[in-house]
Amino acid sequence: MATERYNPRASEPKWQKAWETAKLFETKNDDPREKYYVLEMFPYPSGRIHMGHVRNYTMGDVVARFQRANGRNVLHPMGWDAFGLPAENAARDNKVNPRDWTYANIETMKGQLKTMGLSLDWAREIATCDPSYYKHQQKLFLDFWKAGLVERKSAKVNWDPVDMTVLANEQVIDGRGWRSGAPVEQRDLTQWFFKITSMSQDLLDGLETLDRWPEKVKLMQANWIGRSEGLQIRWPLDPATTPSGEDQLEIYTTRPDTIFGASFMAIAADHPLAKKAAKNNPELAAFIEEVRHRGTSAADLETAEKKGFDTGIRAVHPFDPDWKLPVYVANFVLMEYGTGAIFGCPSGDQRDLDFARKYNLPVVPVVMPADADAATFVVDDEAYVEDGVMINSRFLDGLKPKDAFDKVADLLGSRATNDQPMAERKVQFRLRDWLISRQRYWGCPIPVIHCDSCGAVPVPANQLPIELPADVSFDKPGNPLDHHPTWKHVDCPQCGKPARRDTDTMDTFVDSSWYFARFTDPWNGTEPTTLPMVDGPKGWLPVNQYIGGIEHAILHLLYSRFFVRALKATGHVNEVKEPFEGLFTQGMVVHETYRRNGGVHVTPAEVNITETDGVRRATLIATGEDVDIGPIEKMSKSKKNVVDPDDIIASYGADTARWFMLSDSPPERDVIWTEAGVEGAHRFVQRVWRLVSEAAPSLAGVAPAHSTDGEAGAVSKAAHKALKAVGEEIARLGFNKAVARIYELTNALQAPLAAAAAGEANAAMRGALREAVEFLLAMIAPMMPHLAEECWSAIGGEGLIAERRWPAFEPALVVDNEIVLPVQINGKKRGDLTIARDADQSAIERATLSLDFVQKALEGRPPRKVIVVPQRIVNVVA
RNA sequence: GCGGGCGUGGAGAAACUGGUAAACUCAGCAGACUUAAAAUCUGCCGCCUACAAUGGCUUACGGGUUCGAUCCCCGUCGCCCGCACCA
Repeated sequence: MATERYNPRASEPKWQKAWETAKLFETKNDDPREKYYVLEMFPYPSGRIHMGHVRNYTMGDVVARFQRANGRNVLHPMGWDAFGLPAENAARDNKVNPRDWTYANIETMKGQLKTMGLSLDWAREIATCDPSYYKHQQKLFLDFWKAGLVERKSAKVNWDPVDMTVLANEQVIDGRGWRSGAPVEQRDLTQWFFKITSMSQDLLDGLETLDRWPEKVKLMQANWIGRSEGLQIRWPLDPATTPSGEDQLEIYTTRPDTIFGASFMAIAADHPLAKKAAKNNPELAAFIEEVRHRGTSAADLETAEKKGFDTGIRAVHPFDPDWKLPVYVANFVLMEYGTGAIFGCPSGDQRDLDFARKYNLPVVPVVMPADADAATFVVDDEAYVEDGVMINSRFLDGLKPKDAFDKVADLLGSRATNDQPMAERKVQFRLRDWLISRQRYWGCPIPVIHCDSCGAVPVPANQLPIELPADVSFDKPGNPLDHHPTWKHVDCPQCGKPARRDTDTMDTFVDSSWYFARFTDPWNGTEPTTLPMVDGPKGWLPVNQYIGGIEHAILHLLYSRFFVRALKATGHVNEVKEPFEGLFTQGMVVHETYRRNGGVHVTPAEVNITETDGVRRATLIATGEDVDIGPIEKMSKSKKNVVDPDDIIASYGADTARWFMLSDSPPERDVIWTEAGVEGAHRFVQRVWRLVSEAAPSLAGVAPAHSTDGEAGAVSKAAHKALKAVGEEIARLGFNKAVARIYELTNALQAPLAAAAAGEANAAMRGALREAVEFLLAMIAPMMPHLAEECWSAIGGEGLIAERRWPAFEPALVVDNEIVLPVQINGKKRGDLTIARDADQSAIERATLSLDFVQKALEGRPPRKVIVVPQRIVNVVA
């Protein structure tokens, strides 16, 4: 019997409409069922969705539909990370308004997402560029400010000369701006900061509670926060050599144990002492100037020679008033870390050693391997940084470095200089405060007014939101808000005198640091009056499962963790400790690249691939010329190796694209997009439809039932085992393994379903097949929802399969009564033993020893040992 | 330099807590159906012993622990990622 091919173009919109009409995915906050919040990182509205979005949102949708089928009240929203520089660039290049450009893109992309058949609650849709969104963000800024979590300060900051704005530390990758790729410059500017460093320890500690986060991400965050324990030591300065007003130098070290190996002090070029010393020393002043103007790119730092300049100042060793050490200004000491000053111990640090050799400073070994001889141990051109035992260190000799650390800390800690202890234990962090000011237009305005008399004044809450002006010009480089003729001129809210608005906007990462909290209220476009931070036992937060790219391992994921803490400190949330309980970082979508003779990239759509005798060849469809097949790389416009999701959905349907994204590659790894793979996925779509629709008449009206023996029993066992395995795999996001189990079940059902379609199935078989098909459809429903509905309808299923519960497997059917145990002789498999599942050890042993091949191998001798691992294996040691 | 990960057939991969290596998919080969092709169905598909075996070998390479190692330990090689003058 011939069946019509499944037509996704007709079927998919039909079911999308059916779900929408039934309001299936609109979530209610007062639903009594257990909540489950699944979220994918929201997109930037760049214009069109790409395959990375398809992969990300497919995974999230499988989780959402699966949890819904398991009886949870699922929240699965979508929004738009809608502020950002591309809108300004489009405005400049195409003379469009950034707002119009952004909202047009949102419309297009929303339409594209809808063709994917995602189970999203569009009633909660948000765009961060909407005043109804950023109004709350401005209020949060003011609340954070009041709570001491915001600071306006002058600092050395990263300036991106192409995007014409400052950037946060996290947004500088290898010395370049994360968006523009331009080498960043250091500038001293007064800017707004979120005091993320005030949470350093808590952000570090919190990582330990995130047991459903990838270890890799937690490790990256821990390294970024960069905690170290050390000692801050005040070294007296020799008055005869020191400018007046200075009498001590405070340094930070993690190795106070090596204090007797010290041979010099080094301070940063920006250190106050350096500046003072330079006043009467033109050569030093010139050196400081040179250091300040050095390159700051990664390559510059890599090759920069370690250089110093002796200030002439001498420091006095804390344990020996007669021991004087030179104080250098050094180009490798950073003012931003610790105290901007160090002592150098050449024998214990490679960089200090190189410096000492260059300036002929003493090198005294103070730690040696425990088994070395103190009399002969020397440090030549390689510093000794391992653990060991103290030498040449007076009263520390013989101690372990760790104990020497404590002894120095205790001794100096109890000794006073200038009424202060000479040393204090200090924990240092590498993390810097989050610079959020951006000299750009298309962002959330910072709600502050600068007044000559009152300083920086918060905009009163009842004047929020401070909206962006619509009439801006992008003709001039720089900040359009600053160039606007009238917008910034306002009166001071405090004294009423003429004042100026802050013309900077907030980093767009601020927008995305709390959007997950904004979804918790179904607002349907109606403005809620309060911040919708639903929290506590009935609340939505934290997100149960968050899915997105690894590129946000530090940036967005660290900022969001800070934000939840700040929201708590300001009373916006009460109980939630972390924003994302479970995090999954999915891999990229990659594709072969193609280049014409001459190196110009061409798109996959323009080439034709043939394979003869195992050799793949690519030709340009238009001209027939040969094209070079290049490496597999992340889909990108520049490499032209992109495949448009619209084209795929138009020709194969959304289910095929979804199934391909879930098959084969583990979700955390990159997936290689291939035409053959997509066709394979589509073949499976057609195969399921063919099998189910052809057997449908013989299964109509049949009550699902399982059998325990015979061919029907085999069908039931296959179905129940698959149901169990697929449920477990989806729950742990093992989509590729779930797909493999579904293929296995389909293969097992192939012949029985064909027989049933031919009218050759008895009642028991029809019952088993009916149940098996219902299971199969339940399993594919989260992954290929449209196909599942079409098949469900074909077998006369009631209602929508999207509303049905995940079926329960029968425990008795997923275990076999008779099992086949592999039998090894001396660790090599030599045969099988078929035996009852519950057979005890001695029964298995007896049965094994009576096997022909075992007796032959033993040649009449008793075995040395028989190892029986229940339900796994038997090993006979001959 | 520091920190982390990975390495399994022609390709993507699977293998639970140390227990049958290669499930499942793609590509390929053969057959059935067909006048033919497509589609579909069935079978084969790590390497070697010219063929074949419940022969031997095989999870980057070399060693170790174990009755048994893709998995644990030591060493070597290769690839990838993050951080990087952090005191």
